[in-house]
Amino acid sequence: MSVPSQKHDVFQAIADPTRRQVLKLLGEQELPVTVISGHFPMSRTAVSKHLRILADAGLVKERKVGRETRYRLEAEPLMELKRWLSYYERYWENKLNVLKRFVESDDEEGGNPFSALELIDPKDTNK
Amino acid sequence: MSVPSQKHDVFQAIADPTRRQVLKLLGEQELPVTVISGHFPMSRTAVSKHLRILADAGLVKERKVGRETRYRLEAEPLMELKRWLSYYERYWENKLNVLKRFVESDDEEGGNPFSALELIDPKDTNK
DNA sequence: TTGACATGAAACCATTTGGTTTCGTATAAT
DNA sequence: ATTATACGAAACCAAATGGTTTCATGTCAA
Repeated sequence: MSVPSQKHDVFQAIADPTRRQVLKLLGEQELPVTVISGHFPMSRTAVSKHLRILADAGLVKERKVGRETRYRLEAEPLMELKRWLSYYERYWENKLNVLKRFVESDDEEGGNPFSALELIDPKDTNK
Repeated sequence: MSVPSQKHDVFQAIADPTRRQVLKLLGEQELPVTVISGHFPMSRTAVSKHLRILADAGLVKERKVGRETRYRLEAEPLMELKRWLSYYERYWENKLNVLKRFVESDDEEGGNPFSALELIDPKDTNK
């Protein structure tokens, strides 16, 4: 199959802050486990497990070089996230448009943009 | 406080598939808990807990209407995700980066460019 | 050859997570 | 006034998660 059966998906993989930091580190350059774990207040083994989860999600690739295993970022699976996100973009673009129209308009009687943006809890004004 | 102290962050909130489905449902329209839970093979209480987590992350807002609590999508916190993602976009936006990184590397120990280029699946060109 | 280094696997542990059932309370309907 | 509906809180539970320490193996260096 072209689609590897992933034990961990991208959403779950990036849920952990440590793993997001690891990805960022690997964005700079390919690195072996020991160097990576040097950046974290936990054991090398713990970092190694995070790397396994990232690898399961396809977000890092390993390469053996002598006695070390170097990991590098593989950003492609993040496209799934991007696609997912794009569905919701209209929701906040909508809100930005509301604000934009207010700012560009001279009409002060068209209502308060903040209530339109739902930044004000309706319950505050109703009860 | 204008900034809600979030017990759950966005990354963790969207890690669960059920919660992502809930968000999608609420994208259509504001809905009460019972209706939402009707779409899932679990108890209303379980869904209610998912809604609490989404609310903690700021992704849904509640509104009391009579004896029901209606939930609606609040997409704005997803902007944090978008910002995070944007950092990684350069990695897939230009597929030549793969080759570029090889050319710029001083790696003496192997890692030929062809194996690196296998990362690009020819069948992916339609995606 | 011997010793040091790099790493993953395994066993273990505490906490978190995702679910359940039960119960109390507020609101709506008869 | 009584009953039914909508909901969250609480107590509970199994499994997953994120960490640890220990051990075995492969590789490099002296």
